[in-house]
Amino acid sequence: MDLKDRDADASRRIRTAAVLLFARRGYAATSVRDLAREVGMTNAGVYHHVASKEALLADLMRGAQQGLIDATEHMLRDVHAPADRLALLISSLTATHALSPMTTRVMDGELRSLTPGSPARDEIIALRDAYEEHWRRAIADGVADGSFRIADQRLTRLALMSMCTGTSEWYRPDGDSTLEQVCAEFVAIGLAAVRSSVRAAAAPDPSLLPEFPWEPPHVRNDPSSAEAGR
Amino acid sequence: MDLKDRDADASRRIRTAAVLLFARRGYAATSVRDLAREVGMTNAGVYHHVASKEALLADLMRGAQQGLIDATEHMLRDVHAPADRLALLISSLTATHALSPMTTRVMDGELRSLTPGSPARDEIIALRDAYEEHWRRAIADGVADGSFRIADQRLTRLALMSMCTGTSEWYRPDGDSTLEQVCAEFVAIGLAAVRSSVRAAAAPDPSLLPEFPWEPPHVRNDPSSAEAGR
DNA sequence: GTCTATAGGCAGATAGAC
DNA sequence: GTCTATCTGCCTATAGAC
Repeated sequence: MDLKDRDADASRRIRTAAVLLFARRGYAATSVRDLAREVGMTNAGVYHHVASKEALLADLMRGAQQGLIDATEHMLRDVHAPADRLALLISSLTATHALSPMTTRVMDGELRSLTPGSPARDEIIALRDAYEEHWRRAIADGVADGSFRIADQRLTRLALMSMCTGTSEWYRPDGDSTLEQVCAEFVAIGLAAVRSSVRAAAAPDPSLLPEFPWEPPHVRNDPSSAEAGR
Repeated sequence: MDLKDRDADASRRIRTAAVLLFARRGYAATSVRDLAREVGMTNAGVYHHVASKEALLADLMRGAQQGLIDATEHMLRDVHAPADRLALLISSLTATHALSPMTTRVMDGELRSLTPGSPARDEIIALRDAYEEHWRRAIADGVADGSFRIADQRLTRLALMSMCTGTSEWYRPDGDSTLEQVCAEFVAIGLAAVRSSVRAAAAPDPSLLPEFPWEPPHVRNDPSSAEAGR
């Protein structure tokens, strides 16, 4: 291994430690010194490989989003029927979250840690939106050609995407379910969701729900939440 | 307003500010000074009302979990058919996340910020498990009496719970969908999920999924994740 | 009940030796 | 490429005045 390879290896080991610690403790609760200890360096040594802690986070998130987009577009290339495309979106998002839980937890949950208005943050939001557009189109196409019957396309998309991304919180490769079982089950739920006609079902009486005396009022155009209104 | 009321009011305003900031920035990224500024005090003033920053978080999380349990058990009292009980669990969890998004985000996402092994953390985990047991039983009962046809009860439960909890990330009271529409749609998806027989659906070829060079290997019995294996 | 002041520690980041 | 040493600043929490 020559010098360049050793450098690349150190950089990769730093990123591995970073994604693990960021996913477990959160970005804000992880110090550069924690990171350095994990890879056997001092904190100054880490700064030879990364410009800043925030740039490291942005790199990881950009790479994760871009990797997901690339893999998705590659898999969708020769699949045309909306139901097949939706099934593929469900199984690939689920499997990515099952197989790369640390990376996807950081990707899904640390957007708030990037400085508002920074170019890196805006770029990552654009990538996320580009990915979601694949879901939007698959569902809209299925409705347009009559293969899906859906009351609200946006709600259906948000429900199914949450189902898939939640996988990173509980899936274990040595657990009770194989990846194949999870994907099959989630695809079945997704396809059932887009074929089902709306059933009568009332929302619960709000007065029966818990009320928390500290819950703040809703704020319009919440600037802290990039998830708003997608 | 007498002195006791003023004290109670200050305590409530601190909790409101705390849940807002903890939900937006995360617990670790929120300082006691941020909190104090939000309620018009100095940081020392806050410590008259809370024992510590972590005790404040534990109080909020315990109250959120307990409120959810209480409301759920109250609503379930006179509902017996498994499909009706599942529909109620779906719509109440969804509505709680829609109406109390800040509290539920903290409840769902800040368990990792409580000191491992602390009594407060163990207590909150026990509350969460007690809540999940209602889902487990509703699904098991439906399978037992033949009203549900499900390939894997655990997967179905995890999928539907993720769908419901995800609501806190995107729902806005002045947005495109009313609370009633969201609950109706999600109940429809949930009931479709438990009545559908398994369809053939293959998981994607893992070699086609993105691979992240920094993604750490899976660790058995990950002690940092209380979500494991539930 | 809220303040000022401060203790004691850890944060992100940099300088310069080797 | 990694180190030691350090700068500067913010952190949680407490002491004690009013």
